[in-house]
Amino acid sequence: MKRALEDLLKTALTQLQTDGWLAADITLPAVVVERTRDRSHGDFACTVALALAKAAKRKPREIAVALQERLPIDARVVRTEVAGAGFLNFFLAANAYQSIINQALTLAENFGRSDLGAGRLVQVEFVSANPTGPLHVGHGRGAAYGSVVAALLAAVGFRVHREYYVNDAGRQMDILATSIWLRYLELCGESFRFPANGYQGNYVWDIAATLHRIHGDGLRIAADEVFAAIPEDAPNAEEQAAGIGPAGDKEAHIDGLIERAKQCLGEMRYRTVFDGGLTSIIADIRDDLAHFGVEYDEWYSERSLTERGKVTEAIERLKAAGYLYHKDGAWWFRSSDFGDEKDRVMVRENGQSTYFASDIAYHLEKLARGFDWVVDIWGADHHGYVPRIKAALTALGEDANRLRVMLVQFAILYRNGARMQMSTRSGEFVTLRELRKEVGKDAARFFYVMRSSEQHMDFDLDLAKSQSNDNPVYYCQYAHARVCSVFRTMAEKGLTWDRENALNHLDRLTEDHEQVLLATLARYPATIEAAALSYAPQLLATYLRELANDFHTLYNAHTFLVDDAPLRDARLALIAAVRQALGNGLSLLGVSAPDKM
RNA sequence: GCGCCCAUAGCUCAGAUGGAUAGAGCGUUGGCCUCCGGAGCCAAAGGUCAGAGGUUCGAAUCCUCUUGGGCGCGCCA
Repeated sequence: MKRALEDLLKTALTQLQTDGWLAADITLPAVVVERTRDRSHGDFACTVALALAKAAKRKPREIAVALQERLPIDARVVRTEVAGAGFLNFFLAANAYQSIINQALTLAENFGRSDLGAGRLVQVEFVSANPTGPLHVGHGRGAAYGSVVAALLAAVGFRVHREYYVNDAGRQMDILATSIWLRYLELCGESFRFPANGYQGNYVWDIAATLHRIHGDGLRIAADEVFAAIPEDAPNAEEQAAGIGPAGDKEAHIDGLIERAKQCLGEMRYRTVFDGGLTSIIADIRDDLAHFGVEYDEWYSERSLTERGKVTEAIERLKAAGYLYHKDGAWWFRSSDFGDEKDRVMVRENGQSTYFASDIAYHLEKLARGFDWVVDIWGADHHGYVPRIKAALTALGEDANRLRVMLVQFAILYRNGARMQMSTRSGEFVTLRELRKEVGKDAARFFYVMRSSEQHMDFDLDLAKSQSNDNPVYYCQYAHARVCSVFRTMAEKGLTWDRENALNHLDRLTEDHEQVLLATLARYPATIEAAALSYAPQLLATYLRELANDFHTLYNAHTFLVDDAPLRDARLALIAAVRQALGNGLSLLGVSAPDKM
């Protein structure tokens, strides 16, 4: 419809020039038609007269009137008016929106989908939490946001590749492996002080127990031998509170233990422990996300990059291009030449490449894998990372615009009006699994995406759990269930719905509430488009609340199951179409649309 | 100290590419009502869009500065 009006206006504009009303050498501004906010301004409005005023040296209203006079006739437009400073408003025929009903009913689950993306291939990488423990609530927002962005892009015709980057290399994983082994040693009967910097969570015990079940005492080394000549540890949280404990360096201590584990176990057996922890935690994360409605096309291993020489290759390419230099025994990338704050180390003094180096390799691989572009969804704490990755891509002649990084701000959980403390260090963090069990998948997902991703959000646990109209999830689902209920009641009354008859009598929908609901329903496809193209799920969430609201308002004002059959059929068609939009929209958000509640 | 992000009604937040009188829900106040599905309906009050400049026909939206908050500034990942 928007497009049609824009065409009418373009015709009128060129007519102005051929008439000589407007100088032919004026460059015409883009014709933009937008939906009005206020219904008294009609259905659509155009501001081109305002934009043209200066170049044309005419008053905006004069231009608008001239345009109005030259607009081609269109049956869908009942009336136009020039208003305000020079707005040209369009009033559509009452039946202009009616076709949306048939469209929704006919397309059914495809209602709202389009082929805007034309099959272009887009990768969406999200969550990608280190596999060193269960996901916590901080990951939940990225998980919900990423999966909805992916679903939206798919809905508008992109081929979407959902990916989880598994950081299965690096020091954190070594700390996990060592933590598991130490717990295993305890299960074998060894006793010692567990390192302050080790992973404290109960899941470490669980993995160690599995290891013990499989290997018995096969991986056991005497504690004295393990801890011999290891640098002293620092106090753990409890000791620090009590003012006791060793006075060393926890980093040096754990690094020493990692080295010792590798020596004692040898490469093969160390790898056994390491992989045991990795696969166990990945399996747990995968299960957790699946229950949260998040599925991936690929779990991409960081270690595989190294094994295939991709990290070395990336370093060599930068070196060959002249962007690396040697200083203090390390290799530095000149990222400051490309807008980064400072240069970054690629290869450490000890010869190990940094995480940054493998991340460059990973992003080069992403671009090389044939995606038209890639979307990274990161926690806001990684924002400083964006310039350096883009710097590396630019330095290597890649188009950094093919990488789009979306930063998701943190969510703060509230219970009984009080902020919940979340400390990842102590192991007391709220896990995503706990959140899901407490408020349910539907509410958790909806709450996470109903706010703009760049906005800090307060997550009200009590509201998310409540079964009342105050709860936006419940409110939307309830609207869906209510439509289903009307159809059940209809059947109980021995009535049937005649869809053909309904479509022939849509002009019976003359009530204000019906017109409002119809106009809102008609916005559904455009909402999906906007939400997808701007990676903004909250546009859809907000829309669904509006649609549900307009439906509930109509429901409270009028009875659907009236004796007048044509009117009844028409109303049922309207609400059936609304149900379709609600169901499709909720499905994109990964939220269920129940038939009864 | 430097950098990125944020600031909208009492609260939680919408306001996609600058458009007309800045919206919703909750809460507050007043009046109705009990209907297909759990209480609903109608109305009112409530705002210097953090502050100050600027850009232009027009700014919550873009630019600069100030204030306040979040985050980041490792040869960690």
